[in-house]
Amino acid sequence: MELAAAYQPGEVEVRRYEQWVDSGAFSADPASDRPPFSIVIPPPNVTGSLHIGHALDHTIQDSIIRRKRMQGFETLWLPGMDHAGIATQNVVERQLAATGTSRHDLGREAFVQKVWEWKAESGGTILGQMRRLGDSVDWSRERFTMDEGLSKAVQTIFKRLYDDGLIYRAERIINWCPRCLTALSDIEVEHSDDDGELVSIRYGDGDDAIVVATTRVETMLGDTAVAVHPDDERYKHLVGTEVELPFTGRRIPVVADEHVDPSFGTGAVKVTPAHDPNDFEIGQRHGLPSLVILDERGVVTAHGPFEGLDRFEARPAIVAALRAQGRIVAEKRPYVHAVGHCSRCKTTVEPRLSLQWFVNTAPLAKAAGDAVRDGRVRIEPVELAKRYFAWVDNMHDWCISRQLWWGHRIPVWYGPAGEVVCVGPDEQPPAGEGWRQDEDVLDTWFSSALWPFSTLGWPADTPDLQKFYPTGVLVTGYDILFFWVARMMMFGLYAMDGRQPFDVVALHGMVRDQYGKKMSKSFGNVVDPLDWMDRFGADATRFALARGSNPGSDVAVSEEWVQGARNFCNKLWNATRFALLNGATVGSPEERSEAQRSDRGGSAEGPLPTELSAVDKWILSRLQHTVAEVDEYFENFEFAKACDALYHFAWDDVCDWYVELAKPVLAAGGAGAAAGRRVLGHVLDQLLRLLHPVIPFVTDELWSALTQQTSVVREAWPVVDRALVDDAAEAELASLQRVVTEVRRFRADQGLKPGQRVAATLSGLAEASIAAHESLIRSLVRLDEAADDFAATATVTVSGGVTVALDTRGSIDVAAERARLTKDRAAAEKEAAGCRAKLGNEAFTAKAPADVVAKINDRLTAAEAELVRIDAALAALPA
RNA sequence: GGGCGCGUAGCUCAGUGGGAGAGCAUCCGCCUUACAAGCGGAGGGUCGCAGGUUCGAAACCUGCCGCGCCCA
Repeated sequence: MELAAAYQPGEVEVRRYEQWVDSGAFSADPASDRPPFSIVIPPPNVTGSLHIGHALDHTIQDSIIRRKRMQGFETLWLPGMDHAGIATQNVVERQLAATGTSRHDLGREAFVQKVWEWKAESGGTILGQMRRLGDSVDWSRERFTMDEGLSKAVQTIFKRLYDDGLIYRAERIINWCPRCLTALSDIEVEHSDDDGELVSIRYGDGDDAIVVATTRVETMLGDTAVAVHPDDERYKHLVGTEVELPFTGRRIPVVADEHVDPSFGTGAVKVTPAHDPNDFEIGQRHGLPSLVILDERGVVTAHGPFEGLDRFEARPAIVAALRAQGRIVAEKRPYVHAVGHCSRCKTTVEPRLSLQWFVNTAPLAKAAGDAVRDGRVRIEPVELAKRYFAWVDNMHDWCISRQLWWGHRIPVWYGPAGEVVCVGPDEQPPAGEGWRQDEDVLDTWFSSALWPFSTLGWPADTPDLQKFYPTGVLVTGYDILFFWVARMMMFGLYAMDGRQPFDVVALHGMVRDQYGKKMSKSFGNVVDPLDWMDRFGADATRFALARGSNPGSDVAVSEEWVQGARNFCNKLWNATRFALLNGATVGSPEERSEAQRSDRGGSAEGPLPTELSAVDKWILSRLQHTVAEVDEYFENFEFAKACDALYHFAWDDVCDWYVELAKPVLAAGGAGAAAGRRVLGHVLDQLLRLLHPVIPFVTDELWSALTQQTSVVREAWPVVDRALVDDAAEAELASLQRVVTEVRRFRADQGLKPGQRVAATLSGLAEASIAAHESLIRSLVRLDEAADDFAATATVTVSGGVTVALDTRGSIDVAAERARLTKDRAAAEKEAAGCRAKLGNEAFTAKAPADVVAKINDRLTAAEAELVRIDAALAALPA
């Protein structure tokens, strides 16, 4: 098969992906007797499209699952999306607003219908983009959190938790977004240090006056107490008295509470139980009333002069009014303090007293922490487990109700006489006059928390669930350890009788730009993976990301990185092209069919020749090291290292050395050439297999061309063959490389043109065990045999005892030669001096381990030999 | 305010007690029959700073400086 001169990804990618899917290569079979290995995809938002973070996350998952598939596991990578309650509702509401209508005009049922229509029409763009990336997911098992089955799972677990007393309804301070008009959970609030103001206000007059400091002046309208620390001598006499609240005429008590910080402001704080979580607790302890003075949009509802003002308008208005009354004691502006924002729309969150549904997380979080503590679930990298524990061990109850229409409606009905009935999935809701269902829907993460088993058919005990639960690994960014991972742990352990949802959590970082900066639209440094795939190919995009991904660390990528990855793909392409042009083979058809019957998992490869050259032995030995190394890196999720090892093996060992060394052998023909063709075929076969999980398209195309087989997708993953590890061959080649490199240095320093042939004699090859390779060396560095008129004008000596005498046919650049030798001498001298210093140190020889001392001794011997060699060469130089 | 992490070549990052590395970028020479998306060669680092532990520290400990993230 002829290959084009350069790799063109576009056509190959489309064709290969279709072929993979059509052949059922990604389909999982629960009836298989292979051991299972499954991954559920972190479900992207139905509104979303593929961004660079997905590309990284998917590349890692695909690399893992493709390797497991090659290792003979029955693999399942299950795709799907979540309904993204707030985000999706926002999108459709914006569409409605553009046409001058609103969800309230439409009504709930019609609005939800609209969302479904939008989902069908333009939702799930990302699924097509996943195909471009090459995701080897089982499309027949695609799920959506709002599907009938998953909705049933949601209702089932809600009912179960409710019946166990782990879900309850209560009036609490929750985070409220006045723009989205819904409650948020704690982790949907982002805190930032913002410029605000700290205002000290005098309540009361005369001896009974007390000054409180606050950043939220406007909530004073809802104050129901002033609190001081019980030990604060400044205020002891006031505890138990009352002060009059400005504007309202209400008299509020001064209470003593341990939680007041005497060092903050004046040591006295206003207490607004309905609009501050700490104040709410103080209110609970002292039996204070809670007055809600802001409506759902953050507009003042308290009767009086400020009614109808937005909270941010009310603040300066109230400050001004207080100032007019002479009640402003101090003002500090700007005063930097932490402010919560809605993670969806960035609106300042309003703590708000309201009636919501909560999950009592204490027992669930305990189990989630224990599963990691006792080793049933491994978090990679292990350092991030600390963060996980910090979260699960201090978890607050989870507010799960959302005042939205798009989502799973809370399955609770209220009766005319105040009855509350939680309805299970197979039960009929109570009918009749006066019964109504709770208006709210559940937090999207509530359904996402069920993902590892709801997608496999739970609550039914399906073959998929039996075969593929628990999943093998969960791959996601460390940023959603709390949002999602901890919650899956809680619900998985609870619903599946203590069986964890996954054995390993492999966390990766965020993708950053070439300077390590966070990508952001406002900064203009966001890269679009689709653009990269268009220009450089999916494989290059994947390789660039994987090659930068160390466990738990952020990945900095630039266009240059992707170019480098593209160049690498092209290098592989051309190496294979060279191999095919030179008759590389994976064995005769007879040998191959024999091999496929063998117990090596159908290797599709015939046996290797028994007679191998040192060069062949060397590359095969290097291959074994690479296989071992790459395997270990994959097991530890060290994709950067796995990619780097493969990159260097492919480029340095195979392309730069093996192929160059093989050229004269292949050209010479005969048995050596036949063996070389076979070894080259084998090495490429193995290399393409090793690279296939990360760069599936180009490797599959090349492997097919090389082997005349359909696809490498389900071919066996390489294993180390200890019999092929050959230290002697490696030493021999290292020696050969030293000679070649030294002569090349000499040539470059002397300004000899690369193509210029030079007559030379080589001596000492036998002592260096490379006598057999003289002609190879000559061909690599373009040295001709010495003719009768040979007259050496320069000598290159190499550590190991090889000497190359060259006739440069003219004057040599003595200065350049001296410069090179002097530099080498300085390096050798530095090495020798360092070794001598250590060995001369009695403390070192007495206390350092014997093997270390011996090693330093060896290094000194070698360095001194170098000095002798270089000094001789320098002395031989013309003056 | 509490916690975690980072600081190594121009950039991005490996290296965690015993020879300072990689990729890209830079410089020099080359279109050499697989590949110019390439080949050969070279330069470049007080391992943030200061102490300490050790025979030995980029690595371990302490402090400081700078940066980042998470939580409140």
